[in-house]
Amino acid sequence: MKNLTISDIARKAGVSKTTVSRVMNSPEKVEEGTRKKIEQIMKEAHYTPSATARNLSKQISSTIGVIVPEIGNAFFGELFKGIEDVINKNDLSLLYCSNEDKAQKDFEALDMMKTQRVKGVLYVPAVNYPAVRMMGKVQKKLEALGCPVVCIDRDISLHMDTIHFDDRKAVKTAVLSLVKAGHHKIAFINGNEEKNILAIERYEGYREGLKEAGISEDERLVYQGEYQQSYGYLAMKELMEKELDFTAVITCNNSLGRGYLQAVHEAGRADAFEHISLDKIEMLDLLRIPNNYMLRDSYEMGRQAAEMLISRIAFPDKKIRNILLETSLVKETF
Amino acid sequence: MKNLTISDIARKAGVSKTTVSRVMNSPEKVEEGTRKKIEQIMKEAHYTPSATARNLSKQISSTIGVIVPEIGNAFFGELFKGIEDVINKNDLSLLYCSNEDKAQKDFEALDMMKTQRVKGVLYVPAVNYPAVRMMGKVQKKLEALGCPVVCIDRDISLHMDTIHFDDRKAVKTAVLSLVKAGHHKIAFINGNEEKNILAIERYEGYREGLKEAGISEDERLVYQGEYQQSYGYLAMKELMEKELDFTAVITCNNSLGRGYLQAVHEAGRADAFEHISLDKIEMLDLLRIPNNYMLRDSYEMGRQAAEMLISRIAFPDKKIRNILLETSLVKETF
DNA sequence: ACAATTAATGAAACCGGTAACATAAAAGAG
DNA sequence: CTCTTTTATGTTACCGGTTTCATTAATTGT
Repeated sequence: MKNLTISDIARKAGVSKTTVSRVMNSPEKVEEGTRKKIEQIMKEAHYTPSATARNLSKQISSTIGVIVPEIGNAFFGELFKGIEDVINKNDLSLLYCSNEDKAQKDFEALDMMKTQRVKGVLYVPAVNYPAVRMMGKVQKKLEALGCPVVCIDRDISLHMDTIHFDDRKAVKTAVLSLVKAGHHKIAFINGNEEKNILAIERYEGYREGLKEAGISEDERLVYQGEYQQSYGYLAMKELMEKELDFTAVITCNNSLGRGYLQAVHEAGRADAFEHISLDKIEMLDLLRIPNNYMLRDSYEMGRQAAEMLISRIAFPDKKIRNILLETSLVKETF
Repeated sequence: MKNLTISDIARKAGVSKTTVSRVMNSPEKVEEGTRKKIEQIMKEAHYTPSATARNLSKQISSTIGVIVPEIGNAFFGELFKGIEDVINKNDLSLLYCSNEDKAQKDFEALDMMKTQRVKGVLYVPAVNYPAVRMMGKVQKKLEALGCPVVCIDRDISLHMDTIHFDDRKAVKTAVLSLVKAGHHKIAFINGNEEKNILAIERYEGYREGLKEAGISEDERLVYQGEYQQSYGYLAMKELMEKELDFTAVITCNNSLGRGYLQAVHEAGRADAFEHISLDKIEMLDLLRIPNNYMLRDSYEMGRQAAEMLISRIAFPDKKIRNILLETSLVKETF
């Protein structure tokens, strides 16, 4: 069925389209009889005004853009849910785009958001920018975007609204907790610090923790590569093969944590090491597998990010905010 | 930075906006010198045409709407990924809306899609329609939508493009596989058949399987409630408490499967039953926990659904298609 | 060399809404 | 009973693009 226009409704009702428009936007300015009649006709015809036309006319937009690495990862799934809840509450629509953690895709996503003239963007940058080198391009794209942007989870060192976790502190907490439990040889599986500012923060946290505990770093226990399950698996496998006498492992996100689990279960050494992961790993609690993790509540992060964006849209000149969320150590034993 | 318009570019270039428009849409109709100059200016100014204006003018849209119950569930996460890949390949945008498996949300989502004048909708209906009663309303909304819709995973008995798995056969296969392995008392945890056509199909599959195996149904072994982990947990717990002498369990989706696992692990009876789940349950393979499931490849379903939609948009009068995807039994032992 | 084509560009209308301004009728003031 | 104000509605221009049609200049044919 073809979509009716405001003119169609106006014709049916024998009024001008201005009157119809008023019924939708300021009904109190329309005489009750006329209004009821028009409303009736709109309902019967299943009329819905075109957001496209309205947006063009009002020079506004009713959609918020979201750029995330991938929705499959539970961490981002929860983040997205937090965003969605706020967006829905504010009668906005969600334009979704993933960047697959690739700079190229990231650029395309930003272009798309610009083309679509979204009201604002919630942006989790691709992690694997060859650091500083590409920042200029990102910065230009963000400026050209012409709408507020909130940067989520990953710091790209630009002066803008941001929200992320205190990962340095999280890793430090993890280290100290392990030390307190008697571990002195703690392996560390992380993302690649050359590509990724978050990885640098986390590594800093690891070193700070060791330092505070008076333990000297053993380079052989530090693995930094891709933030992927496959890398976590390989790293842990290699660590075990080398028979270094470590007794605990920290993995820096849930993917690496899964890789760790894959490796130790394959080797039949599931109970050989103490393990703390950043992010909860799904299913373990159900299976009553003991696990410790630094809880990073990404639903909450999504919620706060979306609210920050909406507030920024309402008050464009408000002072820039940088929210740092705390993490907490969760120990699950059964 | 404010967004420039086509008129701004035209002014800078000293041409009419028609010419600028032509540079974007049919560059061969513009003299090379002029074209290069305009392109240069567009680039320098970071000009991107407004999709809003273009869509209104061309009476088309470049976005596809997606309505799914929730993105958090891995099954839909994969489905969504399949959709996304096809959408991106076709230079379309994705408008996302979840219905949380609630009829009310579902209606709102459809309204939103209509307001946004999307090009087409990929639609996973909320399961919990009080069956036939609300179908009329859904049907009307779909008709009023004014764009092609592909119905995914859940049959709402309307004459339209659909794609779903052969769940009846899947459950039957599961039953027969268990019987072959020597099980005669097979518990069955399903969604609520009063609310859900899929649940009916699955129950049918269960009964057909039993019948073919010459086993009479034991009503005490059949649990039908919500498609949620919590229900799976409760059902399995009750089954164990009643000490009915069943030896195998079929759960009808991954949530129910997780609930089953929760219950048996809590009771310390993880190895007491044979279990086949519809859908793969994440993590089990990594942890080398034996598990059998009917693989329903939702990524592939998403991909095919999106392609079907795009094809429908291209050829509106093409014959309606109803794709039935096969499932396969996967046995993972370690 | 002049009519007929073709190529390059512009003017104006349109898409479906909104909004500023105009107008006419009804209501209130004196 | 006239004059001002208010109320209800319509006219018209505009948002930023696209598209049809017109116009002018350049090219071709003979």
